Amino acid sequence: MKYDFHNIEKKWQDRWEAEKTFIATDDFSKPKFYGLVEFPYPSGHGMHVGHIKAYSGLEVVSRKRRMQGYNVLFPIGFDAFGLPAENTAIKEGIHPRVVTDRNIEHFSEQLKRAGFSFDWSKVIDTTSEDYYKWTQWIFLKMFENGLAFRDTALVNYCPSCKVVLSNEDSQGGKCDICHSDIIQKTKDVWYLRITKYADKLLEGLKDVDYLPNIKMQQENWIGKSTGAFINFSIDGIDEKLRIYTTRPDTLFGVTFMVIAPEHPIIEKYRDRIANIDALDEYKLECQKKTEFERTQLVKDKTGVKIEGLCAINPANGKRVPIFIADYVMMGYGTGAIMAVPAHDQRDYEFAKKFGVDIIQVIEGGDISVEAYTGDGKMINSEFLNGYTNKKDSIARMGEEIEKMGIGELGVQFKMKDWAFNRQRYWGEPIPIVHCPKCGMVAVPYEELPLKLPAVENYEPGQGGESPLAKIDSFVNCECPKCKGPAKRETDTMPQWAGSSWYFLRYIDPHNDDAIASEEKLKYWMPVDWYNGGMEHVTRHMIYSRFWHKFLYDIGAVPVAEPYAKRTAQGMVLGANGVKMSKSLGNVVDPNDVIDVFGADTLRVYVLFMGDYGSAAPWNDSSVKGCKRFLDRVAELTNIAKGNGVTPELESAFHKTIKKVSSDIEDMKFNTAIAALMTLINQIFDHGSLTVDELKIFISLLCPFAPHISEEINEMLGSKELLAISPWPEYDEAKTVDSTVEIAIQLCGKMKGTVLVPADCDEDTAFKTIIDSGKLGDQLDGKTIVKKIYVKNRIFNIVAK
RNA sequence: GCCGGUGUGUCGGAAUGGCAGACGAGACAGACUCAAAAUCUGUUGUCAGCAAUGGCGUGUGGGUUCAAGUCCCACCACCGGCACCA
Repeated sequence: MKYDFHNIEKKWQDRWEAEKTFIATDDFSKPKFYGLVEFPYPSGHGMHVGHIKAYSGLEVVSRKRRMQGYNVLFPIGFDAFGLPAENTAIKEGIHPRVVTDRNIEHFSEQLKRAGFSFDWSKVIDTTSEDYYKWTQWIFLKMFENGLAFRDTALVNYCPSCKVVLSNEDSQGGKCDICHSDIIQKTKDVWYLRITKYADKLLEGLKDVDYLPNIKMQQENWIGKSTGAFINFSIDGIDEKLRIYTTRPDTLFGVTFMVIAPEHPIIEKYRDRIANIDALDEYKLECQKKTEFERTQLVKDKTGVKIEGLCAINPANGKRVPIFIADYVMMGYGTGAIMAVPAHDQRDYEFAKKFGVDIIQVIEGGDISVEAYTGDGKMINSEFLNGYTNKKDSIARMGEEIEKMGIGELGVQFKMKDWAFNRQRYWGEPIPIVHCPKCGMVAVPYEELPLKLPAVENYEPGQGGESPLAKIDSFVNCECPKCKGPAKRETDTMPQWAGSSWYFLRYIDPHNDDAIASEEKLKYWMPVDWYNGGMEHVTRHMIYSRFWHKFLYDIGAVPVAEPYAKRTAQGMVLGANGVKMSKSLGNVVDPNDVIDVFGADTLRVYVLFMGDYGSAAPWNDSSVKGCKRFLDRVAELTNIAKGNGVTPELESAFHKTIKKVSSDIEDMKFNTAIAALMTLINQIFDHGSLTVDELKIFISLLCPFAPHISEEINEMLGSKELLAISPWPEYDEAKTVDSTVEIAIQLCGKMKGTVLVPADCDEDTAFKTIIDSGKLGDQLDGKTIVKKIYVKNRIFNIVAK
């Protein structure tokens, strides 16, 4: 057969489309498989080979499932709201809608050229009105349930993009979109109360099958810690200073307090504070520091003692000074701490610098040198003295502080509420009306979708307001409640909104009455296997689990966790071993590869290049190697004759079926392909194979290289598509050879190999080894001390 | 600092505690060719040797075991996440 991949690939792509081969059906009696890949943002640059790798993993699994008789949902869509389309619109003066449609079309063409078995009847676009209608619907449900709220707070603001960013979008103090430095700004913004779900998000991880590092990152991000809240009285006034600590049992070691520079108590008692000028000056200094200076220059502790306010340790009535210092953050805990310098290194450094007392309450270490953070016997702590176990002493202190009414045990999370808005045009309008009489009023459900109005200028306002604010016809409206004049919210939702529930819409994308029908949700949910990039583990993954859990709580979806299993692919690096980027000129365009080598070669290569979960550099020569393999597959048609089995190859075939089947499940695509390469080498060494065997070979190859496999299948006279033909079965008994080569060792040293019957007993194996003469005279004059025989593997003789 | 992960030929990478380097690439040699490409055949961890063969080899140092890339302890390097998180 001549391997004319251009014609072959076009031919089968057309046929799959015509026959609706990959469309998930409503046959709920069949077992289902829902495979999900992260839908792309349709950028103007088109796809790069990283997308191909990202989708090829579950593409192979989905294709195998179909052959195994599953009803498979393997959908694709476009996460199309976002700044790049809007920036193109600003630059070129084209409506973002037009830009987006153009990009989606380009992406779709590329995806189809790669031969992916997506269900194109269920494609979704987060920017279409019948999609974002439901994004808005979910937002209103959250608003109704008190999970969407407005608050004036210190927010992360990107001066370059002119938008407020969530914590997740400003990791490391850099804007996630343009990488410029984030500044802190006080602003009235929308939040989603994700912290209410912190515990559920953490607990839910116990019930899902995510890769360990994915779970770890989520746990880390949620950042649960257990401890206690304790209220310290302030001497002379009726005020409590509430602190959070993970070691309430060190309360007797408290020698001072520290509050964040922004702590409200300073403003409240300005008049009582003798050195308010010094505090104000310090506060100003802190504001000037960049995030980096404040968090990275850990060495040098700074702060100012508050003159005029003094706290009282509720455990022993001792008066302790209060400092302001920027090593305490307003955003975590209560913005105030009790300092125990003997057992906390930061407090220790601060105490040393400011000459505060250090009282040891846990035995151990040398506190003249550094804080002791290990375990030990409690001392100087009245009722806690003698406790040696931190768990017990904390529990006892918990009881005591509750008895005294000065606090309680509690938990804290690092995760913060989700700043949920962008002051930009190309996003879902937030369906809220501000009425001077009624306050914030939800747009009635029947008025959804609240559509984006046409605007002429997409530039955001200088004061950080959305371009929508300039459209009077949009802004001015009637209050749904009192019918009086009111104004619409002009912020739009952040980019993560649409992707927080898209997996639900794939199930029933054209439903006008609900997110999806109950019956279909019951059948298809949860997603059986979700694969994507590690970069989405703490943003999209957390957000979408949160939305899903909320929808579950209001009875809109039938399962608590959206994704039963989550894996991640590694990046495709440039040929020079660094991340592909336009500026470095090392980006590989999948179209170029398909033009020269074909889609099948590209698909095989991205999976063969290395461990699926690890990053690996692109290598043009290795791509050629995969093409060579497929050329040899085409050659098989020339040496296939007759039916039945070839005795010499039978076991090799059964072994390969077994290996490819299990390797696909373990995402070990590289070794699955290597097994097929090994088999083809064996076939050519033998010189021929039967038509039945060729059919098995192309069935195993089909998920990886479907076009050439279909073509050969047709040549073999099959009328049915290979894509829905049965997956080959193997016979375990036939995966073992009748004779095996075992290694001979003398005292653990390799001395050669010998052929023995499979599973033969020790005496037979020993006799075969002696008769083989492989040990020569090496046993002469020695006594055999021990014989270790591992069936079908090794015979180790220990002799002296 | 804390939490994960990874260290194997020239390169990408294989190895349920049991023959290290599968498979692919590259390189070298040969065949075909006027020639090149493509294709096919062979060699390819390293050191010594004409050879048979032997020594050494999975980041470093120890340990367990008949047997360690794999298990245990200590360390080094790199990658990723979190980070004055109380």
